[in-house]
This record gives sequence, C-alpha cells and structure tokens, in this order.
Amino acid sequence: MKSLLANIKITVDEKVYLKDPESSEKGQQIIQHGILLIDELGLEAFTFKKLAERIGTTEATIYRYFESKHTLLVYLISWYWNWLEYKLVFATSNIPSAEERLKIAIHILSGEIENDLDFAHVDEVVLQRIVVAESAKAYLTKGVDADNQEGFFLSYKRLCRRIAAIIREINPDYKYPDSLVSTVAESAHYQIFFSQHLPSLTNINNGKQNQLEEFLTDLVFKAIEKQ
Amino acid sequence: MKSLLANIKITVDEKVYLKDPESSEKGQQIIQHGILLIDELGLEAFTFKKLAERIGTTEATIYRYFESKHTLLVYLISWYWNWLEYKLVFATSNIPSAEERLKIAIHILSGEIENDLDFAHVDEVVLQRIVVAESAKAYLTKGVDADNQEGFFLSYKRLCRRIAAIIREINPDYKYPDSLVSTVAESAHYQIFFSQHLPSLTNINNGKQNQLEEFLTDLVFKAIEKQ
DNA sequence: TGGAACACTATAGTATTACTATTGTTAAAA
DNA sequence: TTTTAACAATAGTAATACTATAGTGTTCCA
Repeated sequence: MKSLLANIKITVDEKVYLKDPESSEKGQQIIQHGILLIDELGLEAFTFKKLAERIGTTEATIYRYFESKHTLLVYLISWYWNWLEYKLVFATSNIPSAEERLKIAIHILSGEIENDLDFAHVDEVVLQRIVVAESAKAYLTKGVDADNQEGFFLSYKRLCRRIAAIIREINPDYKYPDSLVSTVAESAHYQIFFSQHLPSLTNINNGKQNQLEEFLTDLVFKAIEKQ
Repeated sequence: MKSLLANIKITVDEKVYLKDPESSEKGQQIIQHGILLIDELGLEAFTFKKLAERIGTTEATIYRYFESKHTLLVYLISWYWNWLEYKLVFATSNIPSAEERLKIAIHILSGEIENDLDFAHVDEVVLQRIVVAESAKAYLTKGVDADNQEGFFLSYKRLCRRIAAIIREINPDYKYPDSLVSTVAESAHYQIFFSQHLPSLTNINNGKQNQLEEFLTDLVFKAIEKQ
C-alpha cells in the first residue's frame, strides 16, 4: 500500500499500556523488536529479559510500558486489528455495493498483506504471523472476563461489528452475521497455520492466500444468500 | 449415552505418554484430577506440583507418566477426539444417507454432551470445557512440527478426515472439504467460548448448543450444495 | 523363602521466569 | 536553576518446570 496519509497513526486504547510506546524511541523499539522476537521465539519462550537485552536496556524499562507480556501481546493484536480496520475503511469508502464491500472485507481478512510504509517501526508481515500463531492466546485465559471489561478486545469486536453490518445490509434476515464474521476471521488464521504445519486439515496450499480467499468468499456468500 | 459396551476403552497413541495412565490407579487419578484441575485453574496456572498435592503424591510420579504438562494436554485432547470419533462411528453406522450422517457429525462437533458412563474416571463435560478453552494451545507452539511428526495430532486428523469423506460422498466436486471440516470443528469451540465470554462476537446464546448446531449445519450444507 | 524388580514416596537441587524494589545518572522541562 | 522524568544498573523473590537420588513397600517368580 502506498503512503496515503503522512501523519496517520494507528492508536491502541490507553488501558492496554502503562505508558504509550508510540511516545518515545524506546517505546517504539519495544514494539518493533517485540514483534520480531515473539515471532522468532514464540510467545512461550519470549521474555522481557531477552527483549531488553536485544534493545540494550533492562526489564525494568519495558515494565514501565507494559504490565506484562500478556498486555504487550494484547497491544500488538489490537494494533493489528485497528490497522486492518483502517485498511478496510479506506478500501471500501465510496463503494456503493454491499456485496463488493463484503468481498473486500474477506480479502483483507484472508491476510494478503504487504508491508505498510506508513508505519515504519511495525513489520506488518511479521505481525500477521504473530496474530496467526498467538492471538488466540490473548483471550483463551482465565482472565478473559476481566480483560474484556478493561476493553482489551474492543479493536477486534469493532472490526467484526463493521463487517457484520455489511452482511446485515445484504441480507437482514440472516440469523448469524456476527458468528459468521468471527468464524471467518478465526478460520483465516488457522487455515493459514494448518497449511503450514498440519496440511491434512486443509485444502489450502501453503502460501496460496487466494485459495483461502476463495474458500471463505464462497462460504460466506452461500451462507447469506436469500432463499 | 447408555453403556453400550462394557469393556470398551478409549486409547491414546503410545507416543504421547511415558507410561500408560490407564494401566494403574495412580495414572487414572492423574487423568481424572488433571482434567478437574486444568479446568479450575486454566492451563497456565496448572502445575504438576499442584496436581501431585491434590492426588497425594509427588511431581516425580507424574513425570513418570507424562514428559510435561504439554504432553498431558495433548493426551487429554487426543482422548477427547478419539471419544468423539467413537460416538460418531456408533451414531452413523447403518445410516445409508450421507446427508444424515453429516448432520450427525455436526451435531457431535457442536458439543452437546452428556457424561459417558463407560469411562468412569473421565468427566467428559469438564473435558469438553478444557478442549474449548485450551486445545488451540496444543498446536499453537514452536514445537508443532516436531509434535506432528511424533503423531500427536493423529486423533484430530483422523476424525476430520472421516467427516470430510462424508462431504466428498455428498459432493465430490466441492473443493474444500478438509478446510470446511476443520473450520466447523474449531468454530464450534470458540463460538461456545465467545458466547460465554465475548458475546458480541457471536449470535449464539450461552448454553444454546442447538443454535450453534443450526448455524453450523446451515453453513455446511449451503457450502457443499451442488450448483 | 529369598531376592530382584517395580511403583511410588520423599527430599533436594537447578536454571529460568515474571515480576518488584531501590539507587543512581542524565537530559530536558518549568 | 531546580525539578522532574526517563532510563540504567543491580538485587532480590516466589514460583515454575524440571532432574536426580535415595529409600520404602509390594509383587513376582525361581
């Protein structure tokens, strides 16, 4: 995506961090190398200590930005969803056909992504790998309800609501628009994961995002078709 | 489900454990209370030490059955999938209509479950909660490929393959039977989870498994319908 | 009947993790 | 100029995920 707006910034809800990582260079390093290191090591083996070493600082500094590695994860995932929403709004503005807008939404959810030059310290391709492999862990915890009350999942919910609204526009009688959207969003992740690691669970070939898009588009449009 | 076969036993592949927990009372206690404790604490807070305390033994004993808490998780999930497969095979035998068999499969995946009296030390209702909340963590790790080579996910793959075969029977031209089945299986889990914790992401009401079944059945049959 | 073999208990120890706390330095804001 | 803030440096804690080893009691079978 070409740089469309020079001064746009993806923001994440205040509650997710202790100090805004966008507000300083150290903070931006935490985000940038946090993404790379989680991708390298996986969330389990990733620690603030290792991240601190890599960016030449100490754990204490990182803890002033994020309460825990869990909230760092939540931050990164929220950033990702906000970024997708920004791409969606941009790509669907001035498009009158709801069907067309839904197709674009599914295209974006299927995850064909180039690095976005607008956000220099975020490697979106790597971030997407993290979202695919780790995002479920952000909510599959005993703390979900508390986290949800804090608003940790608002970005995801907002994006889903927006896409569900398009479905309601196309067919107001379809009974499960929200379930369908969350199914597509999650399915996109693990179909990518399965294609890479457990290929017998999918018919999508590794790297062929267009097959995934076709599978999901077909699924959605058949589901919501008026009888 | 009434006890149909007195001596049936759900077995899990040897590679998953060091010593078969079915082979001794301690082993069965590990399974029984392992399930209850993971459900209570969540996988993150669950430790072998806590489990050992609860069943009046020590960590060392548990380590003789399972290499790590990760393999215990894999064991429990494999057991669950094997149990579902057993229920599926039973419920679909002698039913000639592939459509009917597929409906039964979706019903079973949707997770309406009563405790199965055949397996006394396993509380299937609680085990299902674990599968819903924790099963993704069994494969979303840096060790997936190694685990997969060890055969840790064979139970899941076998069940999916079996259901995909029914789809192929109904419509051999449908291009994504495996993806559709894994999507339905995974979707069933987090739609239940969302209905309990993030209800705005779903239209299924907490506890209403029949809505989930309707959503998934509708989705699948429309997807595979011949044009 | 004796003696391995085995299942389990008891205890100890290790490296690492996920933090918290404290003190000191530097550089910019009031 | 004083204050404040951001960060560095160091230390410390309770818990985790193991590993190791020695000892006890029961069973098997020669």
